[in-house]
Amino acid sequence: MLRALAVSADNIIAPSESERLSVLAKLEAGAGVTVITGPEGKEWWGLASVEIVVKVELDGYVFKDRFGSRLEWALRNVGVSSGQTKAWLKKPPVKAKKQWQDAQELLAKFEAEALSAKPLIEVEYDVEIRENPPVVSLGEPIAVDWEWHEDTRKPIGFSCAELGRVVWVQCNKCNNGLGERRWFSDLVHARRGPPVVMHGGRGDLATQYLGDPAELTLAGSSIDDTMIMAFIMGEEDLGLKPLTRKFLGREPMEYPPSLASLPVATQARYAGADARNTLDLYPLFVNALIMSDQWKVYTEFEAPLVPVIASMEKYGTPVNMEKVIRYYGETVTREQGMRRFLQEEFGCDPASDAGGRGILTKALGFDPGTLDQRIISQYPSPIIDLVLYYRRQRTLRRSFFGTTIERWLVAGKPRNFVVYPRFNQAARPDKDDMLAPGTGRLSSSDPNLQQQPQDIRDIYVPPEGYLWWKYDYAQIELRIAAALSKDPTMLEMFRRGVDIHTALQDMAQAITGVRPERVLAKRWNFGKLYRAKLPKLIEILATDKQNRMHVDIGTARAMDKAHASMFPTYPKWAGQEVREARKRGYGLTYFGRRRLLPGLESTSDDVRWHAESAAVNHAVQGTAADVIKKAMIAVQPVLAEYDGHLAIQNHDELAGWVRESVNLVRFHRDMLEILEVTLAGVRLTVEGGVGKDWGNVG
DNA sequence: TGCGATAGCGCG
DNA sequence: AAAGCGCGCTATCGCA
Repeated sequence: MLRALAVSADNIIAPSESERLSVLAKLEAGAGVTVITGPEGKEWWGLASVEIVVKVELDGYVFKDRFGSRLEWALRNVGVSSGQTKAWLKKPPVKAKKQWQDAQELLAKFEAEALSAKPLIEVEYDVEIRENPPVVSLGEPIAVDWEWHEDTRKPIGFSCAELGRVVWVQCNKCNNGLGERRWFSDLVHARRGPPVVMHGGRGDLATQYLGDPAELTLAGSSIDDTMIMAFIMGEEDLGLKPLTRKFLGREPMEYPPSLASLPVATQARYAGADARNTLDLYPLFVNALIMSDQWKVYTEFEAPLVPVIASMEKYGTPVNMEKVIRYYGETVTREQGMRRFLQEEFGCDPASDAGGRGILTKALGFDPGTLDQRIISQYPSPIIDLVLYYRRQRTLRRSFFGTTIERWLVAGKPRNFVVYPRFNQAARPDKDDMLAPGTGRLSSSDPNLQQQPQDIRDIYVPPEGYLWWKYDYAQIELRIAAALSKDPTMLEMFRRGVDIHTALQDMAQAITGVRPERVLAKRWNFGKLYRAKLPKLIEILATDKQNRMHVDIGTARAMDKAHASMFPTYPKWAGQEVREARKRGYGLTYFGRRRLLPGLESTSDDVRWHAESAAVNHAVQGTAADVIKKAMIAVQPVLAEYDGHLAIQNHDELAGWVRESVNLVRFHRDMLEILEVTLAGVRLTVEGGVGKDWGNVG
């Protein structure tokens, strides 16, 4: 559950030897040399551990102590201040204090509820406790729910529920549950007809399935996921417990602190309840999806996607750590160089907000009122370029290289380091409200590989003996916009292979006599898709990462005129789409995925305007999300044939690895053939190829 | 001091 | 002008 990290002189990476030593001194003064880091534990997890958050940071490690004992946890939880807690830990209060008694009561409650066999809430059915997996019926759905250690991924056991029967199977510890995992793997792989149902099954599949979970999608195994179903239904809270409460009218049991340490009877009750609730939700959700016309979306590409995502999460993505460490050093050098320059030149430290504001004030002659790059980028000034350069380096250091190095240190500095990002199909895991992404896109987290800066992607590499591949859909949202709106000019351009950005450049030149840069036309085309107004378009251009441009209002008006005269049908379609969405109450993709938009009926202009934009966006971006999800499933047979793997989905792009000894020309041909599709008469073309890492392909 | 909210910035 | 959409991560702010 917990990982120990020994901190020594050579763990610490710093821009210079003196800084490294000063960091080390800080560390040793702070807390000895062995620190323990664990999962973020707000609840029971925090009891057993002394947690210290370790940051690999230029300005030294930051310590953050967590609860050192159960008593400390209890005191803090009943509202005792940290100072008082420290005092009481040293010397308990002599007189009876209310908070002290409250803490004792809380502790007793913990002992009673968490460490005893007594369940928190009695349930009205029995759970059969078994040492071996049961014989199950093939003729009816079965719900399965694994329990495993978050960190080691070692299984504790699993529960399964059939009609009128709930079973808890404890794993054989001698072989890490290999027998039980074999049974589960065979069960899901062979399943046809009545499905195996799980709630959030990708985790179970990624950790407990023996083999590559993607083969389940290839085999056409019958697997359903109530969390995904709830997401498609438009449910906001996707947790099993709230869904149980809402749809079954049962009060679900709260989860125990550490299932593994509990008596088997308690394990059975808790885990059995989850399986039983999942099984009972299933028919209700099938009905709800059919009634809301979402069954096709769910069965055609949402359900088959679950094992594919499990496969992506199981194998992760290897990282070239030598390169990361080198990049970190180079970035720090550039960052510190620019920081020192700005300090000497302006007498202000750009590392602090106040200092940054001081520099901007001196450079501009007035206080811009914000440090937001979206605003300050719009003032043409060489000093602002320098400030932004400094901030870019700082972001690279702390958000990308620093975190990767931290993960690597925590993992024990393995020679072959792999990150295991999550690809979230139905929920944002770090949000309390568990709101799902609106359009049906995936999101990525821990780390988010979808936000890695373009110029550092060469740190992501294939495993030994493999090459990296990457394919992305060219201008997919513009093409889908053309297909949906039937704008004749857009359709004609894509049909004849005319570059739409060049065409807009031509048109603007014809109107104004001045030819705008290509990047301007490009951003304009994308911005207009989602009803951006002129100031927003100017801002978008001013903050373009590759090519910051300062566009005056006159040019902007001319561009807008050019765009309107070229694509008159698109805004008409968007308006019609808004009206229809308002009538229905939801937006719709080409493949029929809904997005509920209650804001369409709002009396607030602001709220309604945003909901309308979201409706247009859902039609275009949501359709693109559907296309790429279908593609993730469609490439699996090709990948299987060439010993390949899908590792990353990045909205309009797929990437992964392929055995280097295969016929790569044929692989490339087969991938293009499977990925390129025609949607409502518009060809969705694909670019990409094979190379040595994510940054070097094609 | 702790924690939720916000600012700022990375990506499509 | 409050007026492109969709995300996640880090540090800082602001409040109690």
